[in-house]
Parts: sequence; structure tokens; C-alpha cells
Amino acid sequence: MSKEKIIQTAVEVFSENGYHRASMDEIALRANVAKGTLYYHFPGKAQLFKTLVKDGFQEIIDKVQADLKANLTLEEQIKRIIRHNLDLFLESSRLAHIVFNELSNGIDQEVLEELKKLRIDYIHFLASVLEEGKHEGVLRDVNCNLAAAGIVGMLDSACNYFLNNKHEGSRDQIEQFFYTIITSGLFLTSGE
Amino acid sequence: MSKEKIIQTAVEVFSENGYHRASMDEIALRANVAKGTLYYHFPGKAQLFKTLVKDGFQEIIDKVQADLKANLTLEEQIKRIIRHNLDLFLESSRLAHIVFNELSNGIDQEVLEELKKLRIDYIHFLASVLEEGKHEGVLRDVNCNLAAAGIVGMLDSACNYFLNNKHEGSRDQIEQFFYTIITSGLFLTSGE
Amino acid sequence: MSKEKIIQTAVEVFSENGYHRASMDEIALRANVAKGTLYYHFPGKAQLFKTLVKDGFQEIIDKVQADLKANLTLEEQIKRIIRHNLDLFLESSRLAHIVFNELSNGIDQEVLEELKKLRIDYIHFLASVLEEGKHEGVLRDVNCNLAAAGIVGMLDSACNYFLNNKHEGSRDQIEQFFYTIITSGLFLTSGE
Amino acid sequence: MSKEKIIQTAVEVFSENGYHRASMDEIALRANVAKGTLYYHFPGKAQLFKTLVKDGFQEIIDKVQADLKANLTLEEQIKRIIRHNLDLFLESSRLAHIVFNELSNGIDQEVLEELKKLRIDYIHFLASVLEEGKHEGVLRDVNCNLAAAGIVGMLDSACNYFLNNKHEGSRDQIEQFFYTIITSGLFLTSGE
DNA sequence: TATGAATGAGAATTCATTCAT
DNA sequence: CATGAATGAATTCTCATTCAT
Repeated sequence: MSKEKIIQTAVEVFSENGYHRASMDEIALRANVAKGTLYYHFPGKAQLFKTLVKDGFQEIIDKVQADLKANLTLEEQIKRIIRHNLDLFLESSRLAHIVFNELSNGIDQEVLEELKKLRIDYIHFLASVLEEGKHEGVLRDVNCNLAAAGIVGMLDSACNYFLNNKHEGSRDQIEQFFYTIITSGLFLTSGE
Repeated sequence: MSKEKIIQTAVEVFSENGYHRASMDEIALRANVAKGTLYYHFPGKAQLFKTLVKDGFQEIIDKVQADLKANLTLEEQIKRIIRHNLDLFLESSRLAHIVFNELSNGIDQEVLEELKKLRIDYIHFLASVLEEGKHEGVLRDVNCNLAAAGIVGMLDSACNYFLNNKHEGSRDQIEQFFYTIITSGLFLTSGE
Repeated sequence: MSKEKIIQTAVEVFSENGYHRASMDEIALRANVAKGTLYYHFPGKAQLFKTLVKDGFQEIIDKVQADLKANLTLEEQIKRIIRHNLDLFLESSRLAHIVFNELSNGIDQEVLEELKKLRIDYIHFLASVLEEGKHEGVLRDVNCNLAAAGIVGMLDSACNYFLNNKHEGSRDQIEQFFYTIITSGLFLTSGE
Repeated sequence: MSKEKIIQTAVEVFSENGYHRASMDEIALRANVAKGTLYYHFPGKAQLFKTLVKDGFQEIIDKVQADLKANLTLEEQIKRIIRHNLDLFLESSRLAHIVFNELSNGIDQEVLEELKKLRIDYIHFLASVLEEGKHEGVLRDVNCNLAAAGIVGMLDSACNYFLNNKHEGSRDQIEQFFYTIITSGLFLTSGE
């Protein structure tokens, strides 16, 4: 079915060019469908983009939720979250990047709101996991939403840096690095 | 002089719309100059943007370097870095965001490279401060470049979240929050 | 089909104004299509122009080649070449003029090279006819490429003059005049 | 004086780029004067161009007229004319080319008329020399204006070809070639 | 379902010219 | 004499979207 083909191609094209530079022409061309076909399946560019984003978020949320059911320790839980996010950022680097960073004013207001909601929902979802840790007395008493937003931003930014400077360590080291920083910070002795 | 006016207006317009959505027309209109005047003072959109970015980076680098000369403790140093970055992110939120996140294709390749270099230089500059801490035995033995990239991303992302959800704490709390997370992590006891 | 309409109109507009002064706006306007339609059918101004030129050259080359197959005497052959060139120069005067004379900088380098090649190919094609005459001992031993270039330039320039001073003779006289000059020169007795 | 400098530079810039692509900016830049200075000395681009053209024509007319006074044979006279034209075309190739070929509609109507007049005057001047030959019974009974226009076009076009294909003969050979063609044509025996 | 020709509202950029100094 | 900042009309090109088939 051409709808599937369009979605796959759209992920590629948006990833490579960012939202504004990606063109419906190129998506159609690379998906081997006529331009009109895009508009047969999707109302417009913004809605096509939203579809991809929704799918992407759902995938990671599904993964994390599967983990939650597995009754892991919070430590393991956080390790898994980091891993899933790294998967997302390293595999569809640009797309994740767009969602977390490039949601700018040039998108249909209506669709933009939905996208922002998806992003916040995801942040809140991660925050709820952290909140759990707070109640258990494992985590500091911090604003979990801010912490979740911060973690996502850190992962994104550092992945970006990593992708442009591949020599600076392996994927495993990156994962370990994030786990350490997030759980125990940079200082060898507590800075408080 | 209209060059100054253009720069100020350009910061606003780029901040509000992102790079691709910002139009030279609007900058000219809001700066109350003719479109041609933009091109009299700057070779093009990309170079105008680069000018803003360069200025922005220079401002924060200058601040941090002034601090470095003041012989502060590393703890204080890091606090200051967080504060200066927050200044940048909270005051010219979108602009900083663009620089750290929206440097996508579609900008003059040449200018894009320069912008990326500016960003990496800044990351490396921050990394050098952390490196110092490592030598002094205060910081963990981590990849400082990755850490610096992560910190910047965390600050950016969380500021973004903060700006959209102002009710979740004061500026001072944010600052304290970041300091804690960065230095000591989320866990109450070291996770290693 | 609007592609045909565009080509016809483009010939007119380029002819009237020369390459640089012809505007895509005017072509669109006069072809009764939207500006975007031009770019739907042609990648840009230079390529649209190239299309016209290619068509024009092909037309005349086809005519001359048809003649070649007809086993005419060289005298007749040259008469025909003059006639076909006059057709070209008198009917699409400005366009031919542009091709032979106005291929200046300011056209896409790539397209410019192609245009120059088309022009040189045409010159060489004419030269090959002359070369034949040399082998048959009918023509002087001259550089045929230079001669062909000279003939084309002479025809163009004189046609131009003729078009601006119509009273100075009929089309037939012009044809006869060129034939005489080219074959026998201006002098009544050989000047050597 | 900067007026002289401007004229010299303008010849270069117009030669390199053609009339429409040559910009007042570049002329000012390369003449090391401010843009305003151009407009201090010349009313506008078209008039600046006209000045160069007038100067160029005057130079060659002066040379030919000096020859005329020297009581040369017509053969020698024509040889000289060819030589002077070659000087013009080979030395300021593009400029001569512009004058003879690129006088298009995009120039101030008023100035354009003057330029066309200069060109026609030059053609008529050459024609008058040929006319003389006709009266002396040395030349064929042809339309001398058309012949003069044709000669100039042939010289220009062939020079152009020559400049792009330098290997095909020396300057002296070119001169001899033109002399032969113009006086005696391509055929070894009269083609009438 | 799917097509692709056609659209038209922008967007960036160029450049001859003006004018206050 | 000379300047150079400022202008704005004109120009090329992009691209999301529409619609008849």
C-alpha cells in the first residue's frame, strides 16, 4: 500500500532536512508516488508529519511501558529509559531532534498544538516514572517534569554531539556515561 | 545607525520564528528599513544570522572567561556557567535554541559550517572548564565534551519546558535544581 | 498543452528583449500560465532558453542535412545553407542573434557550456560541408571552421542591418549578394 | 582624476560581463571609487556605456581616416581596415561584441538610439570606403552598406571563434584569411 | 485509489539610483 | 569633487496545495 511507503519515506526526508526544508515533492519522488497521492492519504504536510511523530512516540512509550510491567528496579528502569531514548535519538536522530527541538511557529497552529501536547505527554510520562522513584525515597526531591525535560534534552544534545564526533567513545560507554551523570552527577563527592 | 537596528530586530524575528520561517521581509519591515538595506549591511540571510549567533556566543564566553579570572572554586564556577547559560536561554530562548538545535540543512553550507564550529567551540570551551575540575580530582573521569554537550542540551530543553510552564518554580529554584542534578545526579545515594 | 505555449511565447519574449532582459514573469503573463507553471515544465530560465536554442539549431541542421542527401552540387549546397540561415535570422532574428552573440556570462555556467557547445557544433557542421568542397578542389585551402564562423557572423550582422533598413533591397537580392560575396569575394579580379 | 579611472575600469567590466550583467557596484569597487562618484561623473549606467563606445569608435575611425589620407591602394586600404578591426575585436573583444551585437532593448531608449546611430555611422563610414572602390571599378557592384555590415559581423564572429580556439592559426594567418575571403571569396574559380 | 499538470502566494536576492553630507 | 548609506522595484525561484481525470 502506498500509504505505508509514504510514511517510511517521510521519516527519511524529514530526518534529513528538518521540517521546513523537507518538501512534499521530494517525499513523493522518493516514495515513488505522485504528489497528488500524498494529499489523497494525508490532509497536508503538517498532518503527515504529525502522523510520524505520533508513531514514534507511541513506539518508545510502548517499550517503556512494557518494561514497567516487568517489575524492574528503578535503577534498571532508568537504564532502560536511557537505552530506549538512545535508540530513538541514534536511529532516527534528526526526527527525534525535530520533535524535541524544531517545533516552531511555522507549522499549522492546530497541528503544532497537538505536537506540543504529544511532546509534553511524553515528558510527563517519563516524569511519572521518576515520581515513583521519589515516593520510594530513591530519588531526590526535585521537580520531576523539569528533570524529565532536562534528561531528554541532555540525551538529544549529547547524541547529536556523539553522532558528529563518533571517535569519542562507543555506544555502551555513552549509555554508561548517561546513567552515571543522571543518577550521580559529575562530582565525586556530593556537592551539597 | 540602521545596522544596529537590523541586528536587534533580527534577533527578535529569528527567535520568534526559527531560521527558515523568519523572512527578510519581516525583519526589514519591523526594523523600519528597506529590504535592500539588509543586503547593504549583510551579504544574505545566513550571514546575518551568523552575526547574531557569533555575538551571542561571544557574550556568554566573555562572561564565563571573566569568571575564570576571578579564581573561583569549581563549584562556584559551575554555578556561574549555569547562570550565564540560563540567562542566554531564558532571555533569547528561541535564538539559543536555534543555535543549539536548529542548525539544519538549508543554510548556506559555508555559513552552516561556521555556525557548527562556533557551537562546537563553545562546547569545547565549557569542556575545558570541566577538564580542569577532573585534574583537580573534583570531577568524575568522564568524557568532558560529551558532558558539556549534555549540560547545554539539558539546560536548553528544561528552559524550554520551564518557559512553557512558568508555574513550576522560580528562576532561583531552576538554577539550584540544575546545580544539584549536574553535580550530584538524581539519586540520593551514588548509583554505582 | 501549456508546455508548447510556453515555448512559443518564450521564443517571442527572448527575441524581443534578449536573454537578460526577458523576464519569466512576462513569459508567464503572455503565455497565460502561472509563474509556477514555467518551473513545473522547466528547471529554470537558463534551461528554458536552452530548449529553444536546441530546437532552433535542430531545425536548421535538419534542413541542411536533408539537402545533403539530395546530392546537390556544392554551389547549390552553399546557396541552400545561406537560404536556411537567412530563414533563421530573418524569422527569429533576435533569437538567432542571442545564440550567436549574446551567450555571455550570467547564464548558469553549466547551461552556458551546453549552449556554446551547440553553437560550436553547428559551426563545425557547416565547416564539414565546406571541407567537402575543399577535398573536391572547389574551395580555397582555408581554415573551414574560421570560414564557417565568419559566414554565420556575416549573415547575422548583415541581416540585422537589413532588418533595420528594409529599403536597401529585397530578400532575393540579399541572398544573391551573400552568395556572390562568399563564393567570389568583393573584388572583380582575384586579389591575390 | 577618477573619471579616467572609471572609464578604464568600465571598459574592463562591461567587456567581462556584457552590458546587463555588468554592475555599477563592481565598476565602483574595481575603480576604487565610491558608488556615488560614478553618478557624479555620469548621469547613469547607459550614458557611461555610451561614453566608452563613442571613444572606441572614434579611435578606430581616426586610424582608418589617417590611412585614407596616406593615399594607399584600395587593397592596402582594406587590409588596414581589417587590421584595425581585428585590433578592436581581439583587444577589447567583448566590448566590441557588445556594441555590435548586444544593443538590446533594455537600455534607455534615448541612449540606445544614440548607440545604434554610432554603430550605423561606423558601418556607413566603412561603406563609403568600399563605395570609393566601386567607383574606381575595383569592386563589384554590391550594396556597400550591406557589405560593410557583413564584413564587420564576419570579423566579429570569426574573432570570437578564434579567441575560443586559439590553436587554429596565428594572428597573421587570420588577417590574411579575412583579406582573401573578403576580396576573392571561397571559390577557386568565380562562382557566377 | 491514484495521478500530475497547474497554481499563486511568498521568499531571497540584485542593482541602478538618490541624497545628505 | 566625492562619498556611502539607504532605497525599492524588479527578478528568479520554491513549494504546499488544488483539481479534473
